[in-house]
Amino acid sequence: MAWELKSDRPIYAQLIEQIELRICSGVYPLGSKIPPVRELAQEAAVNPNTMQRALAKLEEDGLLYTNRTAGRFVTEDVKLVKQVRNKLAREHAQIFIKKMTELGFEHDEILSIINSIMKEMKE
Amino acid sequence: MAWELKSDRPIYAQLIEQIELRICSGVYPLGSKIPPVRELAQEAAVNPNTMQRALAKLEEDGLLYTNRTAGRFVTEDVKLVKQVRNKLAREHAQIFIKKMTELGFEHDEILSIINSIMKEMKE
DNA sequence: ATTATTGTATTAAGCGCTTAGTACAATAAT
DNA sequence: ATTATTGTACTAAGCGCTTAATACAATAAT
Repeated sequence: MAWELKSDRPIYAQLIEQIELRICSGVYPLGSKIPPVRELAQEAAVNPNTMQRALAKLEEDGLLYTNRTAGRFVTEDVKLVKQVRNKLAREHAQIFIKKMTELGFEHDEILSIINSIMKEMKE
Repeated sequence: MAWELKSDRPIYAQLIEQIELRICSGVYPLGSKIPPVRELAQEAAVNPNTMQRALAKLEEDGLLYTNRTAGRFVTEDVKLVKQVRNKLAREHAQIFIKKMTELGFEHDEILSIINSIMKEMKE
């Protein structure tokens, strides 16, 4: 999973989302040590300060914790991670439905568009 | 339909999206005159320069045109507007599916989440 | 004990976005 | 003919984000 950073939004915000995603999807397993700030920053081609800013936020949220100076680790709180994963899923879905509704699509139309795109993806 | 502007993304980009939406959903009917820049800017509580920037982009895309100095009008090209509406719908759907897939949800799970949220909304 | 690694903090600079203020040209309205 | 409206252009300033460069403290590794 590569780092995908666009310039239309603050980088630190995108980093937060992508690390969150790595935790929720198991790329960074629960309880595991993640690479040091400087290394993550280099991977993402970003300034260490910017990466640090993202990590600090995730620490606030309880998804990461620091063992100064052994490094930084993913939480072992399975419940928390599942909860975050579900929260993100619901948010994505709600925002999506809101946008489609604003465009004037009915619920059944929304479902049919989703279905049609999923079919395309399977080919 | 009120102007909804957050601070986590450039305002001009949000304005573009929202005016696009107003055109696609008929709030600004095809061929109709839209309010002058200064008025739109005041409505949205935004600097006229910023609103102008958004309008210029939409003009580039062909959704608006200017009759200096009679004002600014929505295109009369029905095909174009329908095309934009469909493009937006597909993009929203694709991005949504991508995000859900990254979170580890299968296609059938995605559908069931969408369905569940739609049910909630009907209550 | 010494060294390297780790997280953290600080300062200065540059860049894009936004605002405020002002001005001008074209033309619709009077 | 005069006035008001409209789109457009320009400059200066402020703010947040990002980078670069350094430095420090704590501790794991040697």
